[in-house]
Amino acid sequence: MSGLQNIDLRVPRQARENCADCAIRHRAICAYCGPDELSQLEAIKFYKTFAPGEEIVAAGENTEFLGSVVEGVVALSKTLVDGRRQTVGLMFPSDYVGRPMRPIAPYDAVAVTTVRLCLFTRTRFERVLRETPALEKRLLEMTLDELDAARDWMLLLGRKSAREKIATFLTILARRAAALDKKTPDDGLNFVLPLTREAVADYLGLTIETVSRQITALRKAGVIELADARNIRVPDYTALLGAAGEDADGGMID
Amino acid sequence: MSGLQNIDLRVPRQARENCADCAIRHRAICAYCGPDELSQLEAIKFYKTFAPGEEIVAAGENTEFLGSVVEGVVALSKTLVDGRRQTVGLMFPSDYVGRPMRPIAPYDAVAVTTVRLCLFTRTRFERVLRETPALEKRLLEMTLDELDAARDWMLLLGRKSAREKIATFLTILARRAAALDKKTPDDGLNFVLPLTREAVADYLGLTIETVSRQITALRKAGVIELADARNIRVPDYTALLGAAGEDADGGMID
DNA sequence: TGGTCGCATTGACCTAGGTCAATGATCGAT
DNA sequence: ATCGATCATTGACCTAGGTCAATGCGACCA
Repeated sequence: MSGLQNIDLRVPRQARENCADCAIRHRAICAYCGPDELSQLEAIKFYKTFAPGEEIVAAGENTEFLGSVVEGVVALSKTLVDGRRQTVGLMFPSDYVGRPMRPIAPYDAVAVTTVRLCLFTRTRFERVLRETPALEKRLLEMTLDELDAARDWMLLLGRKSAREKIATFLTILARRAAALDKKTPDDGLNFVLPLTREAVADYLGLTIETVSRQITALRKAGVIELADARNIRVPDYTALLGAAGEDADGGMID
Repeated sequence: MSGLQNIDLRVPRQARENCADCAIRHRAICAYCGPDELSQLEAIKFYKTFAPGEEIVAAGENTEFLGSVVEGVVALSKTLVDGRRQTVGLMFPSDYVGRPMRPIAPYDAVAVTTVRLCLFTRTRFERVLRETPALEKRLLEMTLDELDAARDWMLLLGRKSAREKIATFLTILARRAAALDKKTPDDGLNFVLPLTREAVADYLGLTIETVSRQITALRKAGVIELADARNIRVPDYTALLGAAGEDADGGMID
């Protein structure tokens, strides 16, 4: 049973914080909306928070809601009948969750950390969507970006070694961290790995054991340093990129 | 150097066949266009044919053109510096090739068979796109479908065995074949594999040898029959679905 | 202060699929 | 008819990463 099934739509007024102050205002689906369009969305939005591990939607389920990640990380995964699982996307703040125009969810969405979503009911959202080209345009753009990311991941899953997979993933997290706290330059980059080893394994198409071993190997090689299992430091970003099997120049911190 | 670099835009008039008669009219990006919108596209479209193996665009290249596959199969692939290659999408008639809103191609596009494309220059297409919600809507819909397909493929690449990969791929081709020539029921399904073993391997994240061995294995198991290396018969579609590791009911021929 | 529960690490072993190499089969060009 | 090319198949071997199992390490609870 999905976490989105029994939402009370009568949201208390104080929950409706101002879109203008929203942290993801300029990166989410609403990025291109002007003030009037924004207030249309504002009128129908509501928030919901999910605990780590909580299911947001289940594959095959009819999804009545869709919206943006405001805070936290959501994993989208597919599962084979015998339980093999593959995570097909990690959604960070400003990414959207839920499939417009198709009510049946093609994959599970699970809160990896504490997650706060800015949601709309499907019908309301699609009504606004039809009248708001700015929204549709941004949605297309974001979907194209997701598609590119998915295809990058296909290369990783199909052709990279376990070590390269881990290094590539850390590369991405490091880049995100660098982008967020602009202060940190590329000489010493710290970040928190928001996932358990199991979630990492599911994302990379590996087993927990291999993830563990390769992280240890990268640590012993001096490419990363671990304060504990979740707190990672990258002393030399270029070295990490090298281990990721990427062109040394590709994916610079801009 | 891409096959799309030196196109003569002064297309002979006789090349402009009628959109109304086009085989992909109701499935391509133009599907939702009315007659007037269609004639706008008609005015700026042109066709180009590519030989098997010919490069359509190269990754990293500035793509001046985008459009739809009218005939044939196009493979989109990514390559690592050391030459490992992963095909990230196979585009069939009515699929579109080229990334709207982003001029740099993120992957190579190669003609797998003889390919005929219905093309637009990027600038002209984007101008029409801005004024044509029907086009934008269809593009969003098709991109969402591509994203779902890409994520399905991530599950295959990350978690399926070589045998399941092959069987899954054949499943898709069989379904396509069944949809095209409606006459064939599901008792004996024939189709042509349009790819070399190498192209199959690139798509499935395997080596040619493994592809070959697993096809032999499926043949010996009676799941498929081969007239020659490229002509395949599926005597029992359900058995193939089983070998693909899919839920027996999922993906029925509708 | 010990107990248990959920994660993470490590070791010993095994196997699916990769690598390397030989052999066919088909086809177009000479 | 013969020569190359290209593509596919098959065999012998090897290895990256999976499997199984033990151990460690906090964190939270009683």
